[in-house]
Amino acid sequence: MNLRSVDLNLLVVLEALIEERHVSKAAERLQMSQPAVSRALQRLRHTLDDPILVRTINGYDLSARAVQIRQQLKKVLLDVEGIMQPEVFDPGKAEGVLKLTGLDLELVLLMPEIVRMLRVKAPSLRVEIVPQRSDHFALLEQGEVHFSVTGLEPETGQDQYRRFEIARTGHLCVMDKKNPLAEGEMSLQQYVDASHGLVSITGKGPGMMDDVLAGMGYERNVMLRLASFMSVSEFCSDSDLIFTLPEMMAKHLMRNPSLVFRPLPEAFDLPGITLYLYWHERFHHDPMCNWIRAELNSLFSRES
Amino acid sequence: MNLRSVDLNLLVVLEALIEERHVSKAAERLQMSQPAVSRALQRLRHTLDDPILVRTINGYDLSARAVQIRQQLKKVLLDVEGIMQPEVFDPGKAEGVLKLTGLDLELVLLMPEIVRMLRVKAPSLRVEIVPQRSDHFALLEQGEVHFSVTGLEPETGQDQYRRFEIARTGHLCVMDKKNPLAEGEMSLQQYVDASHGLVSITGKGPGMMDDVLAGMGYERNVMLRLASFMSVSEFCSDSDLIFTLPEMMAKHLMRNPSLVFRPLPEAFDLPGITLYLYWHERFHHDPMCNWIRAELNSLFSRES
DNA sequence: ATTATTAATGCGTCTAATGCATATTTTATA
DNA sequence: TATAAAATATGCATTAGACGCATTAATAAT
Repeated sequence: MNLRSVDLNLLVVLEALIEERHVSKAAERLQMSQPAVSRALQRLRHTLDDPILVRTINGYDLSARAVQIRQQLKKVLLDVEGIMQPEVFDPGKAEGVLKLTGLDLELVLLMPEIVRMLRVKAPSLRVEIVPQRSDHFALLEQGEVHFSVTGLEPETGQDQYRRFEIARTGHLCVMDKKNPLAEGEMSLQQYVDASHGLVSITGKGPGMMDDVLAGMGYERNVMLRLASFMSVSEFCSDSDLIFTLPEMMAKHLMRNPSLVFRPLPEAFDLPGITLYLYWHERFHHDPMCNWIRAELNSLFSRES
Repeated sequence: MNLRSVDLNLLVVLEALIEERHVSKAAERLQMSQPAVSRALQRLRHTLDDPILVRTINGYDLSARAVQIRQQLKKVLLDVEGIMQPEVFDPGKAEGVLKLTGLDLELVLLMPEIVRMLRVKAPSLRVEIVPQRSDHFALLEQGEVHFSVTGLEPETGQDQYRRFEIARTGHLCVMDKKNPLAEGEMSLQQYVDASHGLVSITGKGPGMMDDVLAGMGYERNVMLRLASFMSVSEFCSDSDLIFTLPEMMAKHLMRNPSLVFRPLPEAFDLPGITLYLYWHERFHHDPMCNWIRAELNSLFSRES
């Protein structure tokens, strides 16, 4: 059967007619004119090949078909409403899974606060951290995660990703407290001459710092490349390596008492790093994601 | 929510779009032009406040809402088809109840054959004889029975009842075999002078025979009025009463060997009685009733 | 028989869905 | 990177058909 050849809008009129058993009352209920409903009834009769309403001594009554259809029809219309009306997200009851991805340290920095909030406001919501794969945005693209937290930009400037700013941070130098540069102001030359550690998430090419230095006519020695922020602490302690890190992340290493944090040489005019919460168009209208975004927004807007 | 403010026909397009994830393919599937589907998608997006299809690297993919809607939508459309398509009546499997009413003898005459047929062709169909109440057609009117078998006409010549002819019958006289009129030809005068029994279903007024006689200038003595054909046999045996009965019914009394059947005086030109199967508009399109009517038609058409 | 209630029709209006042609965007291939 | 191909969106004109108003027809009630 081809549903395209019938007018499904008639179902609404049909329901009213069956419930009211009365053309005029049905019209009123539907906020239509009586002739309009009368015509709709004719169309229904033709479509269903059944009179639906039959004359009796007490006015119209249901045909056998109408009696048979009645319950089914009411249920169908409720189902349709269910389809049309977006489910409202009730954080108190929601039992879904929120999937996030992001770089280790970024997540370490942000997740505790997020989880703490969720435990209170949406206690039945589970949170899942999805390991970052090679392609940062593929997970969003494929709908594997709802959100991604990163400071990176998508490869092409496509607008299929939406985002908002979660945090902004400058840069600091991290070094062992026994490092000679741990005291006093650090000059640009001292910085360039030092042994550097570099965290490169992507793993390829020189870091942003090297680009900036090159632009200023300098070059530094990168003695160690790490793929993650997580092990900076271990490699930095008891060594002469200097790591130049986003401020937010550097501060997270503070628990290691053998490290110190120093501002960059003033000669630098480094652009700050901005962390974004990314999501895909796919979830842009999702009630849960909408709620999450609103919450994260108010959660982090105080901090910026 | 007011379903009148949305176009339910879009649901069909929505289903195709969700299944195909492809505007052009959906258009083909729906036998619509691609632009038409594209426009429908826009309308859907607006109505549902959701993109439904979102761009990915591999073309369109489903939004979260679309994923959530999908199963529900398919089910709803199946349900709608179920509503639009009249169920086909499969006599072999049908498990309904067929409700009949009629005058006792008429049913006694006709039911055995009907039931025999139903046992074979629709073995799971139950048959229920509903007792005749005062108003013959009220049961039809109220949908309490599917069919009524009667020779009576509805009160007003309304066309809200449908019918077809099941049997036609003349009249016979029934009397005890010891009755002097049991042999030889009966004259009109002999008929008029005899003691008559009358079966009056309605219970009021003189019978049709009396009207006919009056028209011929005669009057007969009705010594006994019965409300049903069923007891004629008992009252007629060993009495001098003559009953003038429809041929079909008279013959049913043949099992009583003490009765005899004589033709009416030739002077009569009595109109035959026609038995009809009546039904109400209410069930005119009902699959079961349609099937029953067709069967009864072929069952009794050989006999007329 | 008359009136009142309810349903159906004639008719004009106008919304909005559709198809065609075309533009725009996106993807694949050289 | 440029070009071609595919897919989707848009401008435009057409038109079907749903709607309301006014009226008639049918039905019930008095």
